[in-house]
Amino acid sequence: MSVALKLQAKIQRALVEAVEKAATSEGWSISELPTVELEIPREKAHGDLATNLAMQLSRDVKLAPRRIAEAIIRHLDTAGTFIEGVEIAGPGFINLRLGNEWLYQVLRDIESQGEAYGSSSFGQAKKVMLEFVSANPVGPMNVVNARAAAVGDTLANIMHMAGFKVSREYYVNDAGRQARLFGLSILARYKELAGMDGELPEDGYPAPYVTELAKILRQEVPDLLEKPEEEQEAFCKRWGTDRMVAQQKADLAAFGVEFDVWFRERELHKAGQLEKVIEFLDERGFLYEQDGALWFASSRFGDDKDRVMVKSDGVPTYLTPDVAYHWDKYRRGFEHLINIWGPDHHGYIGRMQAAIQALGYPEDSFEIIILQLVTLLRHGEKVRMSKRAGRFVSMTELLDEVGKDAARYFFLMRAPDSHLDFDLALAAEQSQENPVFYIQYAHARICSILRQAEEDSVYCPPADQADLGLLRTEAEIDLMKQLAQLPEEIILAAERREPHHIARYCHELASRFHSFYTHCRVLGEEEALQGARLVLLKATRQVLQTALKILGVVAPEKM
RNA sequence: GCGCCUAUAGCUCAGCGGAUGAGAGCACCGGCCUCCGGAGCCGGGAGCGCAGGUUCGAGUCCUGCUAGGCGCACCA
Repeated sequence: MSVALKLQAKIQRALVEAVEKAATSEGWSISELPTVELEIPREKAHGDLATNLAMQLSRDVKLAPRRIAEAIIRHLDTAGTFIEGVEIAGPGFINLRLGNEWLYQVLRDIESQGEAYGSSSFGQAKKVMLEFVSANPVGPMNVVNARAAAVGDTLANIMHMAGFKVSREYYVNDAGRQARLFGLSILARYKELAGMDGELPEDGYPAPYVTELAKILRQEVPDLLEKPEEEQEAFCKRWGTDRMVAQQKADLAAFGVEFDVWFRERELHKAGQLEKVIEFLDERGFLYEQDGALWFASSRFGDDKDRVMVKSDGVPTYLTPDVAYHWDKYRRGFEHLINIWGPDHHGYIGRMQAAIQALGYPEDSFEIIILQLVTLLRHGEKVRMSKRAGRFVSMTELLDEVGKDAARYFFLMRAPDSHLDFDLALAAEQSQENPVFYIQYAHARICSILRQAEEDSVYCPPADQADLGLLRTEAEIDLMKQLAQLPEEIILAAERREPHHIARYCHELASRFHSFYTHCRVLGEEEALQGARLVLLKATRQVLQTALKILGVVAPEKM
C-alpha cells in the first residue's frame, strides 16, 4: 500500500479512537459511528486533510458540531500520523495540517516501487470481465467503436492497477443475420466480377469495400463458383467475417488495444449452447410459447416487456446467443461482468439484466456502461456523416488523421456519459491548444534535464541518501502532493469506472511540474539541493510514465 | 407517448456515496527568456437552464417543467 493510503488509514483510525474516547469521557451515546471521510480541502488555507466527522455526529450526539470537534481534538492521538496542526473551522470541520516528511516518504516509495507505484489491492483480486467494442465483423469500425476501445482498454488498465483481475474480451457476432447478409453481398460481387448476375440481397452491403473483398477472394479462391451453392454462401460468410475480424484486430492493435479473448458467436452455435440455455431457462419456468414464438418472461425481472428468444420461423433472435454468451462468461469463473455499449443499445439493458437474474446470478454482478455519442468536428464545423451515402469517418481514418496518442487522450478526457465533441483538426494540431502535447512535453522536459545531468556526470543520489528536507518551496510541495495522489486517483477511477479522472490527473501533474520547472532550477544548484530535486524529477517522470501508460499514450523522451 | 443521457465562463468540459469563499483548457487582455526545452510560467474578467422540496448546508439529492441528443421490432 502506498504511503498516502497508509497514512489516511492511520489518521482514520486515530480519529475513530478519539471519537470513542471522547464519547466515554463526555458521556455521548452514539448509535452508529459514521465512516470517517477525509478529503483534501480545495483551499490550501484549510490544511492538508479535512474531515466532516463532527458535523456527521452532531445529530446523534445532539451537540453543536464545533463542540464535538473540540472534544475529538482533545482526545486525538497524533503519534505516527505526521499531523502537525489541528484546527476547527467553518461550521465544524476538523482541518489537519501535515508535516512534509510524509511527502518525502512518497518519493522514496515511488523510487522503490517503480512502475508498481499507484497500484493497490482495492479490487481484492476479483475476477472481472470487460467486454467492449464487439463491433459486427461486417465492416470498418466507427468512432464510437474507437471511443469504446479507448475507454474499455484504459478502464481495464485502471482496474488492473487497482487490484482487480481483469480480462478484456471482444464478442464477434459472426453467426447472425448481418454476417449472413455480408457473406451474400461478397458472393454477389464475386459473381459480378466473374461476369455473372450477382444480385445484392435486400439489406445487403452496397459499400465499395465489399467489392474490394470480392476481388481479393477471387484471387485467393478462383474456383469458388464450382462448389455447391450452399457451400459458396457459407464460405463467403466465414471468409468475410474472418477477414474483417483480422482487420479489426490489426486496427485495434494500432490503437494500442489488445484483447485477451476474441469470442466467436459461431462457437456457441456449434457447441449447442443456444439450445442448452433455452433448456436451462425453460426448466426454471421463464419461457413460454405464444403466437408460434418462444418468449422469455423478462418482465418478471423488471424489463418493460417480455422478449422473443426464438421467432415463429424458428430462427433465434439476437437475444438467445447473447444470453448463452453471458452464461458462458459466468461459467468461466468471472465474478463480475462489465459491458461497454454504444448509446444505441441502451434499450437492450433491461432484457439482459433480466437474463442475468434468470440465469441465477446476482443483479449487481452485471454492469453496463453506456457511452454517449461522439460528434465529429473539423475546425468547429460538424462533419456530416451518412452511412447510406458511404460517407462516414472510420476508426482507421480517425487514427490516420489525428494519431493514436491524441485520439486516445481526446476519448479519455471526458466522462463516459458525456456527449463528446471531437474536433479532428484540433486533435491533429501539434500546438499549445492540444492538451496531450502539454503532458508529453512535461515528460520530455524531465528527460532532457536527466540527459543533461548524465552528460555532465552529475551525481543523482538515491532517495534515501538525498536531503529531501530541502524540498520545501510551494512548487515542490504541490508537485509532491500530486505524486502522492496517484493511488487514490486510480482507485476512484476504478470504483466509478471513469477513466477521465486519470486523464485529468495527468494534466494536473504536468501543470504542477511545469510550474516547478519555471520556479526551481535543478542543475547547477548547490549539490544537496540539486540531488534532492533530481530525486523529485525522477519520481515525477516515473509517475507520468505510469499514468500515461494507463491511458495508452506514449511518454516521449524527446519531442 | 415511454425510457436513457445531457444542461456549470464566449466555446469545450471538471466538480468523488451532500459540506468551509464555484474550477481547468481554449479564446481575449497584461507581464516573464544572460541560465536545465517559451510546445512553458505568472496575473486578469465573466457562470451553476427554470420552479419547488429535503437539510444546519444543494452545482451536487428528490419532484415538476423547459431545451438538446439517443433509443423504444418475432433487426442485429
